[in-house]
Amino acid sequence: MEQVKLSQSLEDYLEMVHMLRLANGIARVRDIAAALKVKMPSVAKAVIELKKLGLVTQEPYSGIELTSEGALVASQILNRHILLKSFLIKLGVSEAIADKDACCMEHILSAETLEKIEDFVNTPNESAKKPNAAKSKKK
Amino acid sequence: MEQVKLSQSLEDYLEMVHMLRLANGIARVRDIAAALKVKMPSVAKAVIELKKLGLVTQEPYSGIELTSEGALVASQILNRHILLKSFLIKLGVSEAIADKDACCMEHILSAETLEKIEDFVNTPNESAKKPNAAKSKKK
DNA sequence: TTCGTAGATTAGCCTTTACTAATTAGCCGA
DNA sequence: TCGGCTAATTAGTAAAGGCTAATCTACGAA
Repeated sequence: MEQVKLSQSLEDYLEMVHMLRLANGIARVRDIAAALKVKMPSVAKAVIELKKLGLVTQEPYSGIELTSEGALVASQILNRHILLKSFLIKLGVSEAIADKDACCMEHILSAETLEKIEDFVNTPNESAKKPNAAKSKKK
Repeated sequence: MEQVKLSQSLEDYLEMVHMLRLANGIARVRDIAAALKVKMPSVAKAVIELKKLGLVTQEPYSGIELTSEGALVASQILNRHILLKSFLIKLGVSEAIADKDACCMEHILSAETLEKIEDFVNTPNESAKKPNAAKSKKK
């Protein structure tokens, strides 16, 4: 399991391929560009890189597919995104901002921080504190 | 009040100038490079940019000084860093990782998210919840 | 005073990642 | 079938930010 080390930018592209396939069944260059607010040639170039890394495949002039490894990596990123968004919303951040900030945070946080955030999100709202006295029972 | 828009990298350099001056009284290229784990020419290039932006001054071959605006911006960044580090520590993250992750987060989070994080940090540990019933303090 | 060295700087290169402009491929309607 | 449009690609440019190598400056020791 050689974890591929992706740049933030490539992580964004890969994640978007995954999201568009979930939403529309197909990930096209046009839609990736629109969603990420870049131009199509930027997407094309990123797709070439992701192909080199074995994370996506593509028939010329058609939609982008994920390899099994690509699907794995993409869903890890997407899960981080979802976790972070819930986290920010739990802190009181508005949905739109939570989505935007989750999108930046998902690329940079260490595993340890992500774990702690997960603990926080999974803690019932009432007793969200006391990391030491915590897990006895939900009252 | 024209907020200068700095890249993450330049924010890091400016913040480090400030930190080294607080710690040692002087910010030298050598020490900035060591602290940020880059080589000296990278620092020199960044300092040129910060000079162009009117945030630092420097006598040739000597330490880097902050202009008043540079000091203002630098302390804003440092404050964000301190806030985020406390926040992560409150979540249970270890100090070293909190410091490292705060360093990334400080450049990307929106004002709204920073506000909510500040609220969270300032909330006593026992009743850290209920964002609606919580406080009526106007900032 | 002179020299050696550490720190600072300059020059030039490389990678990443975006862009515009121009070209190519696929497809639909007349 | 033939245009013509849209999507995709290719080619070439630019900026950011890092690096190495080479050079310059300042300063302390001999």
